[in-house]
Amino acid sequence: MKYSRLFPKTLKQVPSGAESLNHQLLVRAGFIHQEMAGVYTYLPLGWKVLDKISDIVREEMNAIGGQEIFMPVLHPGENWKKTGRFKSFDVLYKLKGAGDKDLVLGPTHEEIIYPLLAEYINSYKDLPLYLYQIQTKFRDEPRAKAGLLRGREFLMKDLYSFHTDDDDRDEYYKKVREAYFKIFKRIGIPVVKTKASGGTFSDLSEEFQTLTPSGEDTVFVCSKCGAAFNEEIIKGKNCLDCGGDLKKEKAIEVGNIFPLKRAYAEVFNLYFTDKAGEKRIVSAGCFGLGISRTMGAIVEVSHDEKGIIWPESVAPFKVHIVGLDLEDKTVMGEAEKIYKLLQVADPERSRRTEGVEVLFDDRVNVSAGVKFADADLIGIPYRVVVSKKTGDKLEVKKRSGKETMFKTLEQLVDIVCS
RNA sequence: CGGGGAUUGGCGCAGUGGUAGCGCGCACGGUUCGGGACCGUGAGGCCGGCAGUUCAAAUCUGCCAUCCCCGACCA
Repeated sequence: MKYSRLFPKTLKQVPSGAESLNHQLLVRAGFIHQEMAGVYTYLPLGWKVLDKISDIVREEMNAIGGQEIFMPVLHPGENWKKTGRFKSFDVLYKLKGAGDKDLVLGPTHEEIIYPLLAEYINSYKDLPLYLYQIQTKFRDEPRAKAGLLRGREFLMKDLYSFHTDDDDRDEYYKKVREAYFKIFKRIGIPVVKTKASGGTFSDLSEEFQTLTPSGEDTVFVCSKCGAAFNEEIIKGKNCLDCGGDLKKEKAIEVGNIFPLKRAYAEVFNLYFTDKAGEKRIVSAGCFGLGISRTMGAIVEVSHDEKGIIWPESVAPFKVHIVGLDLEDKTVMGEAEKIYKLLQVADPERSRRTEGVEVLFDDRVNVSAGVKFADADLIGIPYRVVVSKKTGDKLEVKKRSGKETMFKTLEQLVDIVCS
């Protein structure tokens, strides 16, 4: 992608109203645009990041047998009345459809997937089954805040698992837990797993929390055994596992996993026939992961005073070519050549590319300082400077590091493709 | 939902009663050219909305809306 064509350009100043760090940096760098409190447009750079996070999540969900589906945003109010959540789910967006019909904008999808499964699950042979989706959720939060960390409309992955019994469900629960650790490791942000109350939804649950002072959750981490707990289940000053001292930390909840109670299966008649021919209730688990919130969390934990530092796995581009002296036709030609050669495949035409994704700052008559500042702000992992000074070796700098390396084009390709 | 702050060109801001100004950005011309360069010229705003006070309102009063922060809430 040529920067001269990229929409939109960076902003020098922080728009008023953007107080949280992720909001400020993402808006200034041109990744998102706020439409109203808690609602954002994802601009080209932001959408690419969201897409990369989604793909990592997808791969790990598929690896544990998940099958991707896509459920509706618009739900029949009827289903929510059946579970009682039409009244009790207090951040529910309700609207009226044709014929004065009650409708709901989905904040979660039990009310869709249970009736769906009830129609198809008959035998123990149909189980277990793992279905997930990556979908926009709507929650009418009394106070949306902190940029992408707490929106009213946000992107979330939700996985629902269905089993013949609780033991099988608990086995799968452990697999999902491991998959979550892999996901956050690949994405490049540290997480701790905390024990949490399950609310009315579940007897217990576990959350994946990114520790950072800007988080809105409070968690307690044991200094002895490393176990972590959410505030609501902590009774005293000591670890529930080993009795060690607890340290209070702020954190962002990026994932949440639950073994579900039977209530929904009962309401929607989700039963199966076992080997003995007996009718039995289905056991289920529910596993959420906030995709857009994770994007905000990455920025909160990975930045410096100049801008964002994207982990390689989710960066919108891998290489940022900063072209200087581009008024000189020779230099421009050289920069173009490097730009094309880096792209083994053509990432501008294919969404899933095998080539190196490159952003080329091809602006003419823009000062070096402006280009460097923009590169710092946008936060792409590798910066390659092409200028009159460029000889056989390219000037390469990692966004996350300080020292400048000098590499041939082949060496650079090796580095960024590894 | 309680408390506080804010709302003025695209963005950031100043403007305490006499029908709007600065910086950035933008356009054009010129000089610059490795860390957000400079000079000149120019375009761009019925000051969040409604109602009121006044000869006169961005400015005073009332109501409303929106955004941000603190808290409550967060299946």
